Amino acid sequence: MVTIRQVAAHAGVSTATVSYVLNGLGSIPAETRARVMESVAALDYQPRHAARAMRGRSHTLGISMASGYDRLADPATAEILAGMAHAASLQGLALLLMPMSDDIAKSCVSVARSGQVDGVIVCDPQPEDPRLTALQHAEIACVSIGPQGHTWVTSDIRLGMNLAVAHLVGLGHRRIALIAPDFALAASDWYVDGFLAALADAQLELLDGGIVAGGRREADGEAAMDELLALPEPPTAVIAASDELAYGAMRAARDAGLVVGRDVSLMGFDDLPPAAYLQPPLTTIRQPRFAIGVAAVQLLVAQIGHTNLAESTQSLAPTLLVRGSTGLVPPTIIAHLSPDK
Amino acid sequence: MVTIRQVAAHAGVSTATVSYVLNGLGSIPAETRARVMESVAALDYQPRHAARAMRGRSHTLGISMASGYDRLADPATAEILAGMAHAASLQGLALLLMPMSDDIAKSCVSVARSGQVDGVIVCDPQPEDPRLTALQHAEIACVSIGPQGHTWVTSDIRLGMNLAVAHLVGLGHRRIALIAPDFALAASDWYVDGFLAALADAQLELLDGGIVAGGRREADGEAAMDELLALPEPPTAVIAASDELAYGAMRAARDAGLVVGRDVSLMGFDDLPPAAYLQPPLTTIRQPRFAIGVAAVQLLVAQIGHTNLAESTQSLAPTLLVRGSTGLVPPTIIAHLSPDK
DNA sequence: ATTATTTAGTTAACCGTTTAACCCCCCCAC
DNA sequence: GTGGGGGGGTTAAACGGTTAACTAAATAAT
Repeated sequence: MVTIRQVAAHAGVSTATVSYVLNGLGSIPAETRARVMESVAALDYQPRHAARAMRGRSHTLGISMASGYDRLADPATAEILAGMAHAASLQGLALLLMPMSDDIAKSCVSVARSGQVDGVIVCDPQPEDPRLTALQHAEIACVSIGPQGHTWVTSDIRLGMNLAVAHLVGLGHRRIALIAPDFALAASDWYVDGFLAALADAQLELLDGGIVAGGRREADGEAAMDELLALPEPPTAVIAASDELAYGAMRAARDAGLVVGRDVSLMGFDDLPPAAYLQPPLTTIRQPRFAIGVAAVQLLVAQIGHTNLAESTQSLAPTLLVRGSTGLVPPTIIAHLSPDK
Repeated sequence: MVTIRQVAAHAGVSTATVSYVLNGLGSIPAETRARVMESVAALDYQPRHAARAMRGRSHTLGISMASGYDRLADPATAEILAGMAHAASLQGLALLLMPMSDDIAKSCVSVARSGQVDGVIVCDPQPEDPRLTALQHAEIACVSIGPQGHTWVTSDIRLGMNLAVAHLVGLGHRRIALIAPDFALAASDWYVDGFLAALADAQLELLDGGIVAGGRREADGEAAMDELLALPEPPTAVIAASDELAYGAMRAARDAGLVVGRDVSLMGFDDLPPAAYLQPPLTTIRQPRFAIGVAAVQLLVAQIGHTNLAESTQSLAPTLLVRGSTGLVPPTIIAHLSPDK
């Protein structure tokens, strides 16, 4: 184990000088600097991270997953993680997957207070998430992925809804329904609000029964679609608040003998891996997951430097992905509608 | 910032005693132990990780991703990661996503030599992966996810192939073809070897042109399937060496007017998220990804304790997932075959 | 009764960096 | 010629734990 002392001896200077050279501080003439660097290279010196972290910061960011490892295994989370890894690498920071215990909030704070990480990114924050309150109380820098706490980054759901509705309207649809997300979700209101606002933008009225309680799982989407199709005047287009709901909705439509994309249009929301492989491929709103990860790291870094605990939030724009599950409004339905009004 | 000295003063003992209590070492009577623990709780003391890591180990495992963040965003990798996180949590270890730079091998070694991690898990190791040679040369504990280096864990491809062939044979298929994987893959031989061995087990002969060069992407699978269907006597069942190849193969079959699962059986290999959502849902071999992550951590931990650098490898069993893309061998083809022989 | 062992602690020397404080020497200005 | 101001370093005190070595008292063995 080569220490800074050995490097200093080798270069014929003091340890302080070596330290200054390595950290680019102090006033060291080029000649001395070169000599030190030579010794560093010659001895293959590698500063001990722990010793370094004893003063100053650990240059490590913590990532707290909500309980359960399924979150980590989730492709959507993985993409966010990739964004975080990318941004962290650029800043020379490492990412620590925080161990999860029974009491996540407590373990989260203790890892941070132990100085192992300089700040924490809270994934999947729940409303009133105990991790956030605990972290804020302990004055630990943190940002959440989702609209909770004082600093967060999330995707602009309202904009996404607008994109979705606008796409369908552009195809001639006027009877558009929404399969709502799990209401336990932090941003669940945004889906509904965004949908209503988008309808208003397009000067469309909300259908009777045009917003049906969804949920989280595929089966919920199936049930919701059944409900919509049983309406006296069913919608010609349906937006599911998540891809998973859309999977179920698509099955329901098919089981009802409808061809999705022709008889009825269906949109998802998220763009998970299966979306492109459904029959027909699912038109959906892609969440800017990689960018969310990048932004989270940047926000956290900004917060760590300054004790500036000013609120700071960011909503990133999702994008529309047109695939096969949406199409022009069926003429037959238009014909059926016209005399009806 | 509460230090161990303050705790010692509060409890009326020396810092050494506090340290012993916290680490469960030395001979401390229950009464003293209790008094110390009380002080720890009263002052809400949290040992500094960096100070602790200066002696002893960092209790952190590094995860090295191959260049590019797409690997991290890959659902398969995420599942392995979840397994690692699970196992690490159980042992009270943290997981560090190692920052990736231009020279991954170098940065990998330097993070380990800096003592930030006690060992490294190398993901997606390439043949002659520079990270592995560098780590081994620096005598850093490491295990790879895939058959490279001296300690690794991977899924038992041969067994998987056996499962696949046995399943098809059980359905009456005798003309089975393989779409081979990318030959740059570390385990690519295993697919072919396993396939041939399984055929032999079932006392089947390899078809003429029954192994066709595949690749990695969907398009490769499509081309391969086209090739197989153009054979004078096409196979009744096809095994693709990856789900992604199977996606393409399925499309090719459909484009040729065949109903997959009835006219021709198709199997994938991996069980990625889209598999269950294909039309028909893809019968495939599920890789034991979570278990691979768990095993990798265990192997690494074992290696860190002892300087025992003995080789140690583990092949975990994949499982068969029967869905809709495989079915009984078509009677018409049987009829066509019988007079043929 | 004396010695050996165990129990229950304490003391202080590390671990490897960083950094505030200081020093020396040379140059320049007044 | 003397004081002031930098450039180019050095010294040594942190940082907050761990742990080897030691001590003192109590208990056990001879």
